[in-house]
Amino acid sequence: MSRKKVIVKKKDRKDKANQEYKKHTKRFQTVRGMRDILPQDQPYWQKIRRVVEKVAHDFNYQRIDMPIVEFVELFEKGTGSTTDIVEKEMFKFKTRGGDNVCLRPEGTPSVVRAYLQHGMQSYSKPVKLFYIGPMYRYDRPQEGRFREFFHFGFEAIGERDAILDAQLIQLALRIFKSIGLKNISLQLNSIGCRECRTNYNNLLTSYFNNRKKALCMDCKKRLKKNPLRILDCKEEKCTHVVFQAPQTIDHLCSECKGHFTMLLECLDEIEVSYAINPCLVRGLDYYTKTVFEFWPQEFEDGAQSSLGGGGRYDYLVKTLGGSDTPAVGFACGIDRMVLEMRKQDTKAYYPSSPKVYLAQLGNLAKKKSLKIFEELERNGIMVAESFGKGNLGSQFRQANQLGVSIVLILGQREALDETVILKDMESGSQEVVTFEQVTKEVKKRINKNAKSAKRTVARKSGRRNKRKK
RNA sequence: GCGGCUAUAGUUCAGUGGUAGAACACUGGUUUGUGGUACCAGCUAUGAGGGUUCGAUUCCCUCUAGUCGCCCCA
Repeated sequence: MSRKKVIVKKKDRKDKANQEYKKHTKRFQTVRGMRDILPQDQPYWQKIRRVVEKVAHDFNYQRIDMPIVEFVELFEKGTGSTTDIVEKEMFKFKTRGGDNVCLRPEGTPSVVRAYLQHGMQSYSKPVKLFYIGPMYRYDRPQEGRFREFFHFGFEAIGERDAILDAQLIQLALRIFKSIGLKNISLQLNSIGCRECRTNYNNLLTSYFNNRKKALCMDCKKRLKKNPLRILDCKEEKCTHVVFQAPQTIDHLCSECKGHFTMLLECLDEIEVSYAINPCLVRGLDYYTKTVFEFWPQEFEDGAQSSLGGGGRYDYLVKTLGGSDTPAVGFACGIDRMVLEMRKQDTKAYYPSSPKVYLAQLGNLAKKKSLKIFEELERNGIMVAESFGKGNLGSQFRQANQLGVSIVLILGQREALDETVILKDMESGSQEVVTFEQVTKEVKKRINKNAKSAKRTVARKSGRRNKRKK
């Protein structure tokens, strides 16, 4: 009875203390739409980063990192002041000095800014640059859409030839392939240059004006602001009207037509399949001629979530204060690619894990183990440990979980003798070696184990099957 | 920016207008120098704020966050 009372009292006191604690401590969490990329997610991210860097290198693109904060004006002029991104999705703020700045919503204008600011006009053309980094848009989060998300992007500045468009697509597909993503469909269209666009716009406006009643509310607004955007409206009633609307590719000037034809021929040459999508117009103002997107196949009908996209932007450099310089580029959403990798069960990148565990017991041994660790690490041997732990049992348990093949035991006796016990986890046999011999002996065993592991793969799987039975 | 759904332990889920459960994970222990299994013990939760009620984790409202659809995009 009395013991029970004491326990209850203790618990009560604890609960009270907990409540007090909670009252006075706020538990922080991430800002809306922002997230942590946890250790268990990293293999996917790492895989993408590695592939991007490798492919960039192979295609002679050089890395550039731009600041996350830029002047608002850069995107107003570059991305376009009527785009949704600039109009309502930017993280804008004023610095103490009074500058109007924002967190970048995309990379292309920054790259062009850097190109101009650092006199890359004088480099031999085309200037090939790539970047990887976070972008920010104040949008409502949902699957595959975050307020902080990551892009990698490639830009080739200073070349008009359509073969560059083709090469860039080839590069992008190479990345998808190396990552292991399958069934990526290439959606392709040409929206022409300024001249064909003006003509086409007039044509389109009159077409839709005659069918105004059949359009949704948003599209009625778009009709005045940017009739091109009606083409990729997903409202059912609009799609009926769009179905018979004049298409951009039928109204290109001869130069743009030639450019598009050349692109298609190049793609045929490298046996890339594509879907010409007359409704693909893209939401950024700077695009000209070629536009394209990469869709995971299951989204083809709805196209809610493209993995990446890009196109030609022949006027952007001039718009941002440079000389008349054609360019082409694309960007992909890393977050969405990771999502797609998960869906497709694609292999991620797992770095090698330690094969050796260093267990210690007693004060002197604990201190000495730092030295042994350093010695092994310097010789390229990865060592797992838990120096904070006191007993051997839990250290062995951990060694097991990690699946190491060798455990080194350093106790009081060994520390005094300057020796270490080397235990083979599979056979359970152990022997004593001196400090000087440790590296050599460990190396020998790791190599041996690696070899025998290769040899016994077949046998092991056989054993596993037997166990199941 | 608009609409629907959701919020319980580190994770996955139970449950109730009257004391919140499990599994996995984690920590420790089962002769203070040795293993995966087993057993024992411990740790940890009703998102925040109001209202109804004798009493709310449960019912209602607001906020916050997540999720899905629209929109937009990558």
